[in-house]
Amino acid sequence: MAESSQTDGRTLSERVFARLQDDIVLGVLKPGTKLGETELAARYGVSRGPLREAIRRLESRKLLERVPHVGTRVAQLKGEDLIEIYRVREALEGMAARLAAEHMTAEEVTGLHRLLSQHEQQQDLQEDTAYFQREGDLDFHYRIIHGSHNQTLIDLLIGELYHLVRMYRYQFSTVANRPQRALAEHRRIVEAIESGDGEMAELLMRRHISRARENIESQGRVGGAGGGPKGAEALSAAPDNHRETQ
Amino acid sequence: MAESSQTDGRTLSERVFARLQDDIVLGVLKPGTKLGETELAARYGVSRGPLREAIRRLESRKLLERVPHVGTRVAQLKGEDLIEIYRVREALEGMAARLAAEHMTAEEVTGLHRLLSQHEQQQDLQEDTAYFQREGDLDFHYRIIHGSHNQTLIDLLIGELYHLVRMYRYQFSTVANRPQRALAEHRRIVEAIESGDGEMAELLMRRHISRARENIESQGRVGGAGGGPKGAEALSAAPDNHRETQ
DNA sequence: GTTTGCGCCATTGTTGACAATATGCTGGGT
DNA sequence: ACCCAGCATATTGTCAACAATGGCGCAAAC
Repeated sequence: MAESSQTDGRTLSERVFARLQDDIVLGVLKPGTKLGETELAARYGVSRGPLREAIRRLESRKLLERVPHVGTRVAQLKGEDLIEIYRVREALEGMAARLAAEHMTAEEVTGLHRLLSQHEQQQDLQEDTAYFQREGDLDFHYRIIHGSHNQTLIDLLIGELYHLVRMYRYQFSTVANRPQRALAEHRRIVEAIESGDGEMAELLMRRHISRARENIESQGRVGGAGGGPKGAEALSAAPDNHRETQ
Repeated sequence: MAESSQTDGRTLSERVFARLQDDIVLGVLKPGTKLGETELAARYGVSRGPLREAIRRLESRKLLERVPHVGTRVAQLKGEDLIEIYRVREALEGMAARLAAEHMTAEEVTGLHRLLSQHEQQQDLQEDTAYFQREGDLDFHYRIIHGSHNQTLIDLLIGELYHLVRMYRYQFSTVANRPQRALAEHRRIVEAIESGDGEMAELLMRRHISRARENIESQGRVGGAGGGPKGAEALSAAPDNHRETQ
């Protein structure tokens, strides 16, 4: 499964949008970095027109912050922002779970089961746990969201919110430190969905996300940034290292 | 209270964005209308560059639909879409009410009370009921949302979702046919918030919005779908009062 | 009468140049 | 030593021309 956005759009603006978004989410462009338009245009081999259109779209997604006549910089997520996002996720994904219980097809439920056993195996083998935590967990939530069959809900969560969550995970090398418990919670959610109990599915999903939020809050903020690649230090303690090396 | 977006942005792109959004939401540009870039640029007195940036932003807000190399047209909301939006509102505004109960300041609660009595008077006098229904109700919800003090939640609801709701109301001249009951529900929500009962506030808000959705569903006749884009080329058909205020 | 291929044209996509604004530096003054 | 004014420069905002793509109509063939 491709984790990157598809970079084969039909227009230059779409392609540079996808590539720029990937570079932001994956941390190639570090939070707080000042982005010069001329420089970026040269980097992606386009002119400033399409680039500015892409910037406007990324700005709408809260991945870029812009000040007129001053410049654009990569959004810098604070811990407080992540808490806010998780409160929104609790509400929206709770509703998604409820709707999924009501509208998911048999094939989708079967796929969920397969995904769960796949995750169990990965856990038993202790294989690539980091990757499971990083994208596999999101994959589970992706499926629930799509199972809601509510396009507005899907667009909001996938299009507007999840890129921020992914950016945060890559930035802080955040690996949920409760994989067993999370997997167990996933299982119970699927059971509720399978039995068509929307109310229960919503309740369990809200608890699940609420616990994740509490987990983040208790950790305070800086998780172990040790294993991360260079520049993982860009948390809240670096307000003045915006000047990128040339 | 200004109901229109502020049209005094500092750059051309921002101004044309605000004006274009107003024209879409207020129905000056009718849903399904094909928007030619050259024509629009002439209408707002800008070149195509800033216009295209504005279009990209409106597209992110789901107010415009774009197809590469083909064109842009005003989003045409189907009844089904509105139902979806109300499900999302139920989840998000429920959470907003919960957070408002926990975080609202005394001043904000006082303002809520004032707003409610204001609405009661308008109802007693049967004065401008349509306006109350159209914007006053939204005003109430605006305040609850802001009372959550969750910026992510505020941006999602105000920035992404509410313009669609307003567009729909203006488009179909929808006036909720249950003003007394709605007002009573508003009152109970405020009581819950005032007593700091977040759980109750969320429950009541969800019921409130859920009933509105059921009301829409029962009316069913959210037409528009059957007719399709009859006046698709009607851009030049309504060019009378575009040149408005400065 | 229907269909299918071709070519024109209007519209969108893209570019590079020009204008306007904010930033940072220099220099003088207190 | 610090602060303020004015200028120089780099960056962003805007524009108009050029290139490319898709739609539409016409005509010819079955």
